[in-house]
This record gives sequence, C-alpha cells and structure tokens, in this order.
Amino acid sequence: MITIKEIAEQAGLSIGTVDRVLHGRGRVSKETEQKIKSIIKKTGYRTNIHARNLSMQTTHNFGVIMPFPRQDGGYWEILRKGIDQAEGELTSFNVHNSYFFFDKYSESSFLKAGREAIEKRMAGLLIAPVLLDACPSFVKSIPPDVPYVYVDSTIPGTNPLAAIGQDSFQSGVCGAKLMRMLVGERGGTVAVLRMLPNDFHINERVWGFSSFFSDDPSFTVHVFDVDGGADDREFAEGVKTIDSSIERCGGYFVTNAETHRVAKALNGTRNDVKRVIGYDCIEENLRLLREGSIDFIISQNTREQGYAGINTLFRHVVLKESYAAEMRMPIGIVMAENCSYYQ
Amino acid sequence: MITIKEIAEQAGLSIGTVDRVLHGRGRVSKETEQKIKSIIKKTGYRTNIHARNLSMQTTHNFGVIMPFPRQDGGYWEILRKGIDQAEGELTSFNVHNSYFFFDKYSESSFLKAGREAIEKRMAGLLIAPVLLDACPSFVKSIPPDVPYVYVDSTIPGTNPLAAIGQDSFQSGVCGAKLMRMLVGERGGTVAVLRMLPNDFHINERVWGFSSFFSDDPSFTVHVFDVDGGADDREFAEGVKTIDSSIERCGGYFVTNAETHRVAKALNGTRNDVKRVIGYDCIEENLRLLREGSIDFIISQNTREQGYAGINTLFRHVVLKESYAAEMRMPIGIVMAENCSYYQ
DNA sequence: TTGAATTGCGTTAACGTTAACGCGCTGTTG
DNA sequence: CAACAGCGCGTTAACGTTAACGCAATTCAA
Repeated sequence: MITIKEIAEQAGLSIGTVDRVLHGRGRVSKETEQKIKSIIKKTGYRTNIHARNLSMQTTHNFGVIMPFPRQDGGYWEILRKGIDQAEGELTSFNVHNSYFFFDKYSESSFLKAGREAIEKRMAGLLIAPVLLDACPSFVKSIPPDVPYVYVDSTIPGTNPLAAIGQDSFQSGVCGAKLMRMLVGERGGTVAVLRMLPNDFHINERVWGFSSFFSDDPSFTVHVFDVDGGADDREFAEGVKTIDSSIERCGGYFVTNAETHRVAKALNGTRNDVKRVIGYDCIEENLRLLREGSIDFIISQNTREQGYAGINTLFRHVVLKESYAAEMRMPIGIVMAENCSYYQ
Repeated sequence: MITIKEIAEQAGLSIGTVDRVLHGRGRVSKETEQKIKSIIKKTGYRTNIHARNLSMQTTHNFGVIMPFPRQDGGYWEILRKGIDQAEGELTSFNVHNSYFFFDKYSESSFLKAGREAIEKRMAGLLIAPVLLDACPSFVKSIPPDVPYVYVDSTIPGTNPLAAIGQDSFQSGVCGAKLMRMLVGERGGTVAVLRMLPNDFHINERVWGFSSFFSDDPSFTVHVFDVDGGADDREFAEGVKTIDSSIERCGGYFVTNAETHRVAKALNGTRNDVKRVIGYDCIEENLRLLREGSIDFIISQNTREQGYAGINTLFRHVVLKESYAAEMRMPIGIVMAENCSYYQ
C-alpha cells in the first residue's frame, strides 16, 4: 500500500501539500493539485485508517432518532438491540450512540428530537422516518455534511446515505401465501386487521396480501380497521365483533406487531380452523407462537436493520468507505419450530 | 482511555517495561510485574488497536479449508461468497484469505489441504469439518497459537475459537412442520430422500423430520437412501423407482442441496398433491422454487456463516477481542415469494 | 511605497504501540 | 580477577496521518 510520503516523493513535494489536496483544504496551486491527484489515482492510494484514527483521536457520536422503544408493543426495542450491538462491536473505534426518542403519534415530539440531535452536532444520524409528513422538512434542516441513514421506512425525494428496510408489499404477499397454505386450497373467508393509525407500511402489506388472493375465486378477503390505541378490553371487544360478523372466518392477517392482542382476543372463540398470521418478533408474539395461538410471524429483521444502519454510518464516517445506498432486508418467516433464533 | 505511557508514569517506570509485562516478554522483576499488572487491572487498560496495527504493520492471512466450491451442487459457492464479502469489508485492516480446497469425499485430499494451510503459517483458520473421521487428528496438528473456527459443522472434543452452524435436528423438524401444512391434516405418506454418502448433518435432519411425525398417526414416513454421486439419468431413475413404489406419496423431503435433481426427476410424475421440500439456496433450487417445482427450501444461511467465520477470526486476531464461542444460525424458510433475498 | 494580507508550500509534533538496542549492575566461571 | 553472561530496566525510531505553524514570495490596499 502506497503512503502519503511516497506520493509526496513521486510528486517532488512535501506530505503537507499532499494532505491538503487529499482533504481539499486549499492553499495549493492548480497544477500541483492535478499532479498529486493523478498520482493518487494511478497508485490507487487509500488512507491508512489506523494512522488516521490514531492521529485524529476523535470519538464518533451517532444520533439515533426513533420512537420510544415501548411503542408498537415493544417493537422498537428490537431495533435498539441491533443498534446497541453495533455500538458494542465498534467501541474500539470510539463509536458512541445517543438516542433521541420521540412519540410516534406526535409530530412536535419528532421535530423536537430531531432539533436536539442536530444541536448536539452528531457525526451521523440514524432515523426511523415513521412520520411521513414531518420528516421531509426536518431532513432539509440537517447540515449537508451530516450523513443520515433511514431504517424501517424511507422518505422519497430525500437523499439519505442509505435506506434500510423491507419490501412491505412482498411481505404481505408472503403472508397471503402462508395463509392459503394454512387454510387449504378449499378456500374461504380471511380477514385483514389493519391497525389504526395506519402508515405507508401497513397499507402496502394489506395491498400485497389482497393482491395475492385477487385472482383466486375460492378466497374472499375482508379488510377491517382496528384502533391500535384502544385499551385491551375495548380492543378485544372490537376483534370479537368483527369475528362474529363473518360467518366462517378461516384466518386473520394482522398488519403490525399487535398480533398478540388479536390472538388473545380470539382465544375464546377460536377453533382450529381459525389461523393467525402477523408481524414482528416481539416477546409476546413469540410466546403465543410457541403456545400455538399464532401460526406465523413475519419478521422484518429489525435487529439486523439497526445493526446495519450503524454499520453503514461507521463505514462512511470512520472508514471513509462508500456503501450500498439501499438495503432490502429478507422477509423472515417465523413459526414455533424456528422462533428461538429470532429473540 | 488510559495509555501505556500513563501506566508507566503511575508505576514510576518506563513504557518499555510496561510493554514487556503486557506481552510477557520477560526481563522484568516479579515485584514490578505485579505492580504494573495491578495498575492495568485497576485502570481497565485496553490496547489501542490503531496504534498497535500501525506499529505492527502486519497483514493478516486467514486460511480457509473447505470443499471444492462446485461440490454439493454448488453449495460451497455460497460459503465462499460470505467469506469473500468479509474479506472485502476488511481490506482496510490488511485481512487476506487463502483458500485450501479439498475433495469432500477424500480424506487424503483434506489432509493435504490442511497440511498446506499449516505450512503457510496462517494467522487463523476457517474450517468446514465435513470429514468427521479425518478432522480430529488434523486439528491436533494445528499449532496452539493458531486459532481456528468451524463453519457448517463441528467436531466434538476439539477446542475451536468458535463453531458456527445450524441445528440440523431442528431444521428437520421445521421441514416436517411445513410438510404437514402442505399435505394437510388428513395426512398420508411422505418420503425422506437421504442422500448418500450421508454425514452427521443429514442424519440429524432425517431424525428431526421423522420425530415430528412420530406421534401423528395420520402420517407415515418412509426413508430412502439415494446415491448423490450418480449421474442425472441414473439419479432420475432411482427417484422414479422410489416414487412408483409408494402408492400415494404426498411429499418428498430431500436432505441436502440436491433437491433440484429430485424435483426435476419428479416433474413428469408430479401432480399437485406431491410436494418437495429441501435444503440450501443454490441457484438451481431457487429457480425451481420460483417455477413451482419446489415448495420450500430450508436455508442454512451459509453465506452469513462464512461472513461470521472470518469476522470472528478478525475480531480475535486483529482486534484481540473475545467472542462468542458458539453461534447458531437461524433456520431460514424460503419460498417463491421471499426467495429473492437468498441469492 | 510601505505595511498588510494572501498564496503556496515545507516542517514538525503528536497520536499509542512495538521492538530493537543499550547500559549499568550482579553473579558466575576459568 | 578478568571476562562474560544475564538480569532489569530505560531510550528511541518507526508505523502513516493530521493539522498547526512558519516562511518566503507575491499581491493588494492606503
């Protein structure tokens, strides 16, 4: 590997000048700049990260802007686990995360968290852009030298370093395929419980699920809206009302992590031809999966998303590497027999 | 973070002495050694990897001892992809891999590959210990200062830095669960095609599959041995003979990556109540999955195994970190609708 | 036209660790 | 008792990069 010193020798200049060119710090004539740049290109120079980090001696603070971990039935805890794991593996590089939580039902809360993160001058941001309306304006307020990465969702028209997420439509298709397998080819009626307030993800999932059955005349899909904000008793009532309004419902597709609440509500009324498929490997869902009250959980690999998000920031900020701009996470199919790997 | 210099100051000694204690290079009196060691413990000193790597200026060569990539229907190509990806992400750290391929049906070939790897004095070894009999004696010949990591399988009674693999028994259970879903509760006869020569993995898978149905009287499981070494025509004949020997076979569980050959052999005789479940996301299997000739593929996440294996060596050798000794990979359930993420 | 600012470059200390080298002291051997 | 080995320790150059500093030479403003 060629060094700055060797480049300087080849150019007949000093390392200071080479360094100035490398970092665009000016005070270099155009001819020398060109000369040095051509040598850099020819030799394929790459900076030695060890020397760099030793010299810089900086700690890298990444800001994580995400909903309160307990929201969505603890779904965001999973993301945090992946983020924390990445931080742990990168302690040698002085990487530290600061969390800026917000209430996912409050735009002002989101904007406040975002402002704080910007004020604290983070070296990079990991954002869960669940609030589609508030996000674009906030993203514009991020200083141009601060890279940001999306997890969970993405915001069109913005320019993140990377966007990490799952194909929600396709995950709905997977849910439908599994549902058809469970119910059997004879078909019947299946219900989609769309959780309110619904977001982009949830609608895509519903769409994917429905489109799978659209050319299968033996299946009928009913979509119901359920208030995810209701307390347990009220919620169970709502589910039961829906259940009794369908004559013979073969299965339920729940579009978010609240699957366990649906499964519990159905538990009394449930017979073995009533199936439940839902999302996200939160503890309660896994418990009911093992117990048999839930048949399948579709995993977004949320933990891996958090891990990959911090890793992307690390590679860009610390190692100065370029990285894939878009990462699609696999659609994980989880049942009682393989759920122990999705804690 | 405390430095060697600060330790030396606290002890009233020089950094050279501290360094000698840290590396056990002797030429230090017992009292000073104790004094320094206590300061190290008290302050929680951790060596600065950047300074270390900058000073050492070594490149780290890891040896990979694995079957020829084309064997097992190209299964080992997947492992190589993960290994190469890890190497790519670690170029900044001067990590390089050298491959030592062997014929998985020849012990002498394995031993030769192993000897070569040892002669070339690798900084660490990644081993796919598919040859259970030959492996223990080889492992004993590895110098004690060379760490080694297992992928795919493990060898009891040896002491690897880490063992990365999948719970084969449980993956068989998963296969059975999926099979029962596909065939339906009414039950019937299902066949297990155990590929010869069979190894530890394959027998575990068969066992897991069979045990799932052992308490379900509506299902009958037949286990057949098939010669994986046969050419395509001969192989297809064998499968057809088996198929015609069972009156109404509901499905086939193939215990390794040769699933595509079984699916092709069945293609003529196949009707829609004849299901195929098999292993490993090699290209041909994925193609038939999309086409509909295979219903499910169980993924060992082989690519991730290779990636994690190199990463484990890296963290231990380069970063001097301790690491989990055992990693169980998730049992991936792959169908046409989510297979695009398992290339 | 003199002082000040700017341009274009070189020099150097610092980051923390490693390992070779050197030096004084003590004990041993012929 | 001289020669020598070994012990216990300090000193120092090197690794590659960064960024502050310095210094001529030139340009610019008053």
